[in-house]
Amino acid sequence: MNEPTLSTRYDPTEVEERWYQKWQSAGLFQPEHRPSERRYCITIPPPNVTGSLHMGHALCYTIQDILGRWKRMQGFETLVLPGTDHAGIATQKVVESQLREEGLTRHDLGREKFVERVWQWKEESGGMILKQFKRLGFAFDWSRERFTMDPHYHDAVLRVFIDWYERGLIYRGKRVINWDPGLRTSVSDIEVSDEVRTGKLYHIRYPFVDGEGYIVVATTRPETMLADVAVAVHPSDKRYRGMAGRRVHLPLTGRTIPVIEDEYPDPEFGSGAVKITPAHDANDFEVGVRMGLDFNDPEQVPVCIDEEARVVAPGTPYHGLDRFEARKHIVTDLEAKGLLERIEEHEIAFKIADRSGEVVEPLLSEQWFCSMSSLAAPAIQAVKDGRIRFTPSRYADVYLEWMENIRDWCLSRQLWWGHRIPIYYTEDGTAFAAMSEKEARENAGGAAVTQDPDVLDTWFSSALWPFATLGWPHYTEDLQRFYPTDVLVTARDIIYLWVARMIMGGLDQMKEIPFRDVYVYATVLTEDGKRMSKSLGTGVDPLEYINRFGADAMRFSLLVQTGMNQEIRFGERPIQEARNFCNKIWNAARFALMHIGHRQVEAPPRSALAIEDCWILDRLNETIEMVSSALERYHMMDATKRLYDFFWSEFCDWYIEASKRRLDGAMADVPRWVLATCLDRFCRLMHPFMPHITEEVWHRLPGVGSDQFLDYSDWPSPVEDWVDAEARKTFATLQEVVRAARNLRQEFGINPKEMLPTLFTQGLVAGSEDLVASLARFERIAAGVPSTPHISAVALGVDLHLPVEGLIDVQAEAKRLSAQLEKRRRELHQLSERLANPMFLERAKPEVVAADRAAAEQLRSEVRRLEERLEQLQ
RNA sequence: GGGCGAAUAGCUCAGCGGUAGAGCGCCUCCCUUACAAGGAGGAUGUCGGGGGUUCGAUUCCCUCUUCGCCCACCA
Repeated sequence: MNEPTLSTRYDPTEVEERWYQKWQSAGLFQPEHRPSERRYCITIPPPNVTGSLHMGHALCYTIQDILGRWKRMQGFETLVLPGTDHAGIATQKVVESQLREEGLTRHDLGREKFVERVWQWKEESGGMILKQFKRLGFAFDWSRERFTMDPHYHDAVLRVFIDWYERGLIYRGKRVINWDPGLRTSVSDIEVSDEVRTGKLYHIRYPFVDGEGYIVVATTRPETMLADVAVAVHPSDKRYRGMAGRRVHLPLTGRTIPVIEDEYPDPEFGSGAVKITPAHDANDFEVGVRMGLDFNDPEQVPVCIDEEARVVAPGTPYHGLDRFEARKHIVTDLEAKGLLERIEEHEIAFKIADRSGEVVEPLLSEQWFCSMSSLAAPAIQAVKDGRIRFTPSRYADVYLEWMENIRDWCLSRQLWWGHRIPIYYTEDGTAFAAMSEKEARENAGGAAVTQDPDVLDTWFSSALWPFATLGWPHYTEDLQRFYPTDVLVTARDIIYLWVARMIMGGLDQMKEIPFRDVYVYATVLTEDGKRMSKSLGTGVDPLEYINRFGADAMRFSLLVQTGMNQEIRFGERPIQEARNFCNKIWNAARFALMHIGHRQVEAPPRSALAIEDCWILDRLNETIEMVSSALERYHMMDATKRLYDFFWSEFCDWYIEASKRRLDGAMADVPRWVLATCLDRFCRLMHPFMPHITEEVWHRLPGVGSDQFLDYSDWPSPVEDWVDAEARKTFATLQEVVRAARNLRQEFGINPKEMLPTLFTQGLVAGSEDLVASLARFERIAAGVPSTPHISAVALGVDLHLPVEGLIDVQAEAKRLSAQLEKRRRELHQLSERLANPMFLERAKPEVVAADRAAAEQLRSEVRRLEERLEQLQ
């Protein structure tokens, strides 16, 4: 019938691209755009240069974009500095797998060529994620983009290393570390995860040398027995009293080893006797230290597993076998010799390397370590005394707990991609720390030097991010202006890995905290609560959603789920909802703009405002307050929900509908001004969250120049004049009255579009008749009770009577009224009971009692009217 | 073994001392010239179980159950 209308749907793609280009070419993202003494800075967590956008990123960086835009609107000179992390292991893996396809390994290329190749990869394909960031609309200062291996950044890393080395914090030592046999590198304690799987616990007999019998030890890794040096028992364990000092045969080898006493074994567990393998277990290492072993002597501390996780046992059939393969043979052989007492099922916490998924092999290895306790002390203090605040605050405890029990950090990685450790050795092994080989040679008196082959843990350079990105070690203008930064927004899984280390690094080198706030946001899970992961096939691509629904919708849907909760379950529904919201904004704006036209309207005097004008301004004012305060507290959910409710429920459903009756009349300028004002303030408040659509709408308002931008418009402040508790109360009643009227119509099966002649009311506030008539679709409101047949309702003290033609179905009407009556009687009963309780009257707050009394009074009156009405029906 | 978090409408989640809220879904009506990705009206909950504190508990305390996460050297 009707002509198909032109699309009333909002098309985000075109709008979003257009505005992003404009913002960039106008230089809005650079702090220089508007200098100020008040400054705000975020150095964003650098994503891995190999990374591509996932939901966690989308959320994390959207939050930062919001904070940056919000602060800009508040007049701060704002820098949000982007960059990427060289991500040692991840990046090396990418290039190695490329080489593998060419049938090469990195060793075929050699170190120098390989590193060159990685750089080449980085220049060509790295940092894709930053391009994806632009699609989300992030207002980051791309002119200051940093990379953790930029030349000056590299200098910063070396400076810190050398400083700590010279202060004796960094040392080289032989320890049992976590070895990742897949990547063939060490990894730190916090880069491995426990995974409990059912495994086997093998009980093995170690026969005594000097007589009958044997001692039983239990192990989950029988292959390590080849490097056992002792069997330990607890001194208090009566079963083994007097056995210390005796020797046992180490099965499958020709060696004998002593039984020793040590505090380490738990008498409750297994047999109470533990085999000690100092080279392949961190605990056993400690026992070995207590035994006074020389870890450089392979006779004293044998090694039986190499860096590729193969067994090293020359002269045995196990030599060269993979660790798991060797295990099978060893078990078989033990069994054949009658030395295997039993095997039992056992829950074992396997240590899995996060990066490769391989089972970590504890290995005795010489590595660089950083002693942490002296670095940790000031970092603990900074959180304890509140100079750094965590949000949610409970994460401060998580941080402190870890920091107070911090262990030394294994810094070295056996990789080629990364910051190579700036230690050089002369032929005799003397070590020199130096910024370059040249400097090292000079320090060594001209002797030839070779550099340590290892690189630093990637997190070492990440720890310097907040100041190294700003120019340190040079005291640049940026560094002076923007350090300390304001907030770190991060996921909780890198509190130890990164947050703690930045705090330590910043306090140590800058003598100042790196940021004031740490905001920890929720983990984004799949709809059914699973971890989002590419390898599990549960990951979803935010870009796909952005293309379908728009960046603004993508952003909003994440934020509206971001409270102080720990996790977000992300499905398609919320983003559809956000897309619908964009559409609603678009259409409401179209309506408003159609009526506002191109003319700017002066603010009308307060006396010219109608009840709905006062009401919506009051709501707007509250929205300004709530959104501002939610942002202060990082409560994204509160802010976005309030904006959603204000716009959709209050502005569209009520104000726009209420405004319609006046928009054609003589007083049209009043609602025009209110519409424009609401739209303007809404665009500003919503802009940080949905930057594109708000900019698009705002620019259509009269008086907004094409060279103006929301980012540099003012963040709205509450307007005292708009606060109107009276209007709030009155309008709430009117809303109830309108609902009751609409309900009456619907109950009686009247078409919603049909205009009815008269609605009779009693107790309606004077002056609101036109409003109620218009919203409930009546031509007029009359006071009193109609003499003709009618149906009735009560709403907050207002009686409504709807005349109906023909006979009333008395029974149906009585039933309807009775239901209303019943509901109110029930409520009244509860209230009366409470008000009859002297303890309540005595102890409850007076305003609560007063409110209850008023409510009871109203209910009593409504009950009376409904009873009367029912009687009349009979 | 310690610690933290969660349990509220069919689903996803807010609220957190004064008689339960939203969105989606559901039922009824409506293409009323901003919007059907929409409008109007409606139904829906022993707020995980059990104790306690309180005039009053979904909200505070204790305890139990079930999930999730983190930390820890139990072979």
